[in-house]
Amino acid sequence: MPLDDHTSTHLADLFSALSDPARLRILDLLLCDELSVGAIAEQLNMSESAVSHQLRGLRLQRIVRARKQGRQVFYCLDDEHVIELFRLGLQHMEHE
Amino acid sequence: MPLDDHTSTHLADLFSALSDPARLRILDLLLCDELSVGAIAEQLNMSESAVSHQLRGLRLQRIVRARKQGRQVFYCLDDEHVIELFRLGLQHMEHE
DNA sequence: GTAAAATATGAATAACTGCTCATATATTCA
DNA sequence: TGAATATATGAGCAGTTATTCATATTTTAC
Repeated sequence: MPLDDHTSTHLADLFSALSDPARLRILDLLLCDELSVGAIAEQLNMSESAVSHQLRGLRLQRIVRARKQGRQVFYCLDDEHVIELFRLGLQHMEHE
Repeated sequence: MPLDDHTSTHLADLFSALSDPARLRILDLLLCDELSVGAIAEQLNMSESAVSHQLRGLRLQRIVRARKQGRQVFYCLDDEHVIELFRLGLQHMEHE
């Protein structure tokens, strides 16, 4: 049977999370470390606002998780699916 | 080292190919069969034009391949990377 | 309490996407 | 050759997305 509407929509949402270079770079950093918004912004040369907006989206999709500590907010990955997809895609990029 | 610009861009392009429900349904059909544009359009209740536009994009990214036979054009998958990603994403969708 | 720092949020904008509609191209058949 | 069929393509448009800029919120330090 063909993919139903619901499934294809949600699957598309999953892949959409990985369909932007800035988001991928953010997720790549978070593969290694839990990091604050400011630290991410600095390492990627993005504005803190842009990073915060992206993290909001990723948070709503439960791809990252936030932990508040003082006035900083530390983010880490929160979705194994996405990590696997990310790694698989990256693998393919690397050997070629 | 962080993801460089080139890699993150191309990786994003790869995932973008899978970030739309209509494209996913097309690719899903092509997992089983080589199909003509018209056959795809019929099975998915899409206009032939819409299907053709999507296939064009997928063709340019070398995700599908076209074979012309008479006045029909048959499409099939042409990228193992994407098939793997598609299957992995689908797996995760299915058990949940 | 006030100021500064870290993050979040909303509005506005520019770029991109995916569709439709009209038209072009290519192929078959009479 | 001319009509019909299958697909492709281009323009235009409605919806989405990712950024910037300005402002709000929260926490710390004084």
